[in-house]
Amino acid sequence: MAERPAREKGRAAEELPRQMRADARRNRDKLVEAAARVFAEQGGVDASLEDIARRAGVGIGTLYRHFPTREHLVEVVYRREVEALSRAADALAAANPPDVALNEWMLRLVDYAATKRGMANSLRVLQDTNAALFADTAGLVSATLRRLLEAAAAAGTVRSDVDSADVFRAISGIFSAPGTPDWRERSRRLVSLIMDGLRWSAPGGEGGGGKGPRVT
Amino acid sequence: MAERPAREKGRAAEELPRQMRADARRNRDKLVEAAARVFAEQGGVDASLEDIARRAGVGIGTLYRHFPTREHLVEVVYRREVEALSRAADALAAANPPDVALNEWMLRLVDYAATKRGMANSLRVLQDTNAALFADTAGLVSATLRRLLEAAAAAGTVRSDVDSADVFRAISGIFSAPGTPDWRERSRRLVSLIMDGLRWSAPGGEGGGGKGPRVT
DNA sequence: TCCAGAAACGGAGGCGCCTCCGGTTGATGG
DNA sequence: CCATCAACCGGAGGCGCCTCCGTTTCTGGA
Repeated sequence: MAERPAREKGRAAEELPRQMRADARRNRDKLVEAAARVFAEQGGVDASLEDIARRAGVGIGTLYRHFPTREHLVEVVYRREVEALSRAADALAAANPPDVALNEWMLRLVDYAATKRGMANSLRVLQDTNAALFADTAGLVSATLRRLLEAAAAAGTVRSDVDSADVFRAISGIFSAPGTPDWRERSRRLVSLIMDGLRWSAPGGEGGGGKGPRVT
Repeated sequence: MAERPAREKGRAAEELPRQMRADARRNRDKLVEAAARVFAEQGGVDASLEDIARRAGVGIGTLYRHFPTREHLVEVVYRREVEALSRAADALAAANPPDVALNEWMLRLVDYAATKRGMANSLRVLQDTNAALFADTAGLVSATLRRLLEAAAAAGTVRSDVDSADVFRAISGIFSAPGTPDWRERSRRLVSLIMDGLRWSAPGGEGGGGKGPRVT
């Protein structure tokens, strides 16, 4: 993939529409906000668009003007969610030791997986329609993970002989079967398991600094 | 595939429900009839179930009692259509010379293809749900075609060096892109083209009996 | 500051889906 | 032939989708 053009990193659609009336932008934001909330709450169920409009305090007509189809709305929410996830990594990295930041971030990833359920059907449609969307977001997530992982490895609190793709494969178990009631708890345990594995045999890890056997 | 049990050939679901109240069966039949009509008319569009109930002269509740989902209804109509197609072959064979019967039957197949459009979406769902349905019907259609073809070959009005699978592949062009306005005309031309090909170089074909070159 | 017109709002209304339940009707035993 | 009642009917009603258009609000220029 070649270098991107000058514009900021991702989030192009968010600010391109040059002149948008202030009220229009306000309503649009309210809608996205409400939609994110609703999708997160009602896992799996295709939420009612009228409900989203209602919660946003906006008429249904306004929703349809901004987002002609359900998929348009889902796409924006999805992008936003992924970008928030990426931005959260920076904040976490600034406020915590690198291994703690990594751990916290993976927990956020669990929450994000839950949100995704509310958009499941529409996301499936989008896969056929808009492959680029998924290429973008998947790239962003994996890049973020890599960033955190390398920082922690550099600090010596996490082993350095694994790469981010492996770690991602390991945690991707959280995306499966997110229907069961104890799913969240199980996912958090999975994350902690992985963190232990990452700290093990790291030079200065708190979980058993340097004393683990080198895993082949 | 092993021999079937004693019951008549196909159409099991049609008469199994031992005691069905007469009015219930009447309404069921009316619904299937109306549905077939509506599916045939409104190609591609998922027809309104309320419209079907209306045309059948029954309440919407009655429709839903007999057919809990749209797919249930589509399945019954689809089966009925295919079986009618097979039965028509017998009638045509009894009333016409074998090659004429074959020709007429392929034209019926064109009409049937048109009907199928009205059920397109639901059929797609059924493919994931009920693979057996398609195995049955595909088998029935191909068996019918073989029957007609062999009779015509035996009578010497159609060449005998092609098998039914090839012929089916040839006419299956009619199932593609049935959206264009001249689709029907084009399909009929396709059928006539194939018939000419089949009559060509047949011992006693009327289209040029026996004088064609042997096609490799 | 004010005004005109463009832009956006929002909800009524038409339609379809599906459920639920009071009323009706056909089958059955007497 | 009649009474009984399970089975069946039908459509009202609640909800969601989506469109259309009269009304309101913003914005840039005078």
